[in-house]
Order: sequence, then C-alpha cells, then structure tokens
Amino acid sequence: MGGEKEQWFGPGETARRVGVTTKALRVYEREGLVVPHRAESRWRLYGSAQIARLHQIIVLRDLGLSLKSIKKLVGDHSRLREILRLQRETLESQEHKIRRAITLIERAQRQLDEGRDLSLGDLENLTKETVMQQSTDNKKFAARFEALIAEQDLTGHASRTFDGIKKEYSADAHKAALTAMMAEASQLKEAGDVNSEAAKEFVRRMRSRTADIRRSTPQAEQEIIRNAYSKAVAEAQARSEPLSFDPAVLEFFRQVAQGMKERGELD
DNA sequence: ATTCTCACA
DNA sequence: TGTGAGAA
Repeated sequence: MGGEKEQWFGPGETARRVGVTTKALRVYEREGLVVPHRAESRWRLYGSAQIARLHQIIVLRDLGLSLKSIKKLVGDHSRLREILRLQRETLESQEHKIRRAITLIERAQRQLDEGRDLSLGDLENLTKETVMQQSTDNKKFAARFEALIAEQDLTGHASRTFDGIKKEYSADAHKAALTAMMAEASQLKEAGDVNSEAAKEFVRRMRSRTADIRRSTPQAEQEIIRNAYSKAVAEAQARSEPLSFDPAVLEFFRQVAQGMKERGELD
C-alpha cells in the first residue's frame, strides 16, 4: 500500500469540513462516539477515520436518532443498513401522506374559491383520513409484534398464548379498564418516582389482574412475547412511527416492578 | 485559533 | 443535545 501520509485536522477545520461546531465535536467525544488523536500540545487531531465516522454520526443525527442509539450503530454496518432502509421507508410513507394532504387542501380551496362553504360531511372526511391513518399505524404495530413472536416461537405455543391474551383483553369491559389504567399509569410516570407508594400500589393492582396469565404461561413463552414487544417498539421508534401508547410508561412500570422485586416486596 | 469546566435551555 | 461564558 502506498505511503499516503495521514492528514490531520484541528477541531475548527474538522468542524467546518463536516458541518458542525467544535462544541458538537466535543459532545460527540464526551459521549464516546468519536475520539480524536491528541497532539503533544493536547490539541485534538482528526484523521480520515475520525472524519468518516463523523459523517456517519451526522447523517444519523439528521435522521433524528439520539446519540445513544447512534453509538450503538456506528461501526455496525448490518444495523446501519437496516436503519437506513427503515428511515427511507418512513420518509417515503411521509411523502405519500403529505401528497394526500395537499390534494385534500387543494380540493377544499377550490370549493371555497367557488363560493361554497365546506360542509360538515367534508370536514368529517378530513378527520376520517387522519383517524384511518392512526388505526393503520396500530394495526401495523400489532402485525409486526405478532410476526416477531411467531419468528421466535418454534412450538407455536407462544402465539396461541398471545392469541388468548388478546382475545381476553379485547372484551369491551377490559378495554375500558385498560384505557383507565393507561391514563393512571401515565400520570404516575409523569410524577417520575419509581419508588412512590402510588406507583407500587399500581403495580400490585396490575399484577393481580394479570396473575392468572403469568401463572398459566410458561416462562419461555413470556420471554418470547416480551422480546417481541421490545423489538417491535424499537423498530417503530427507529422509523419514528407514532404508537398509540407510550412505551416509556410501560418501561417506567417495568422499573417500578424491578425495584420491588429487588427489595423482595414482590413474590 | 485551542484547552477546560460550569451553568443553562 | 448542544451552547455561551470565562479563565488559561
């Protein structure tokens, strides 16, 4: 290989070349994403490897990923390809949404230009569009969730268990109760204290409701379902897809329960 | 033009 | 996730 000498750039020059500030460079360094070389003088020096890495980071950041997830991704080319594909699909689907919205607006504008008011029916159609969009988002998540269960589930037991859970919880009485509990849950999560009596009480109540399921479902199946859930959520978030529930709320209660278990407050 | 740390949104 | 100030 030829003796191309490595070119080294200082912080200012590097920042200019990749289009960020020197402050940002130091944030990425602090978070462990790019570690520059150091001159004797302690000045940071960025070579081609560091600059290539910076380009990766900046592309992912512009896609809206957190530095934390970027850290997990850079250097892992298979994951990188996957994320870029997911983001591309998301942007393309947003492109369709925007086109449809423009069409609707143009239609409404024409109607107003012709001196006609928009009827209640027209407005209803506009809202229906968005409602339908939401419900297809939900269905998409549910479908992916189930597909991931099936993937890990060689015996088919977990899928059947999940079907049973789904059936039981789709009863109207349960639906209303679940909605109420999710509302209560997000209040508690906002309060932010994983050790509050209220949060622990809520977890106990939740667990007593689901005790039957936990008792009758083998550990391995529970794990498959949990893993599929995490993965489906992670994928949805990587695509910046809206979810009908807040995963952070469930994560909050996972932490509450974890803490209770560690202190032996839970069986 | 750089280093660091701190407070702040 | 960065920024701006202030000191070296």
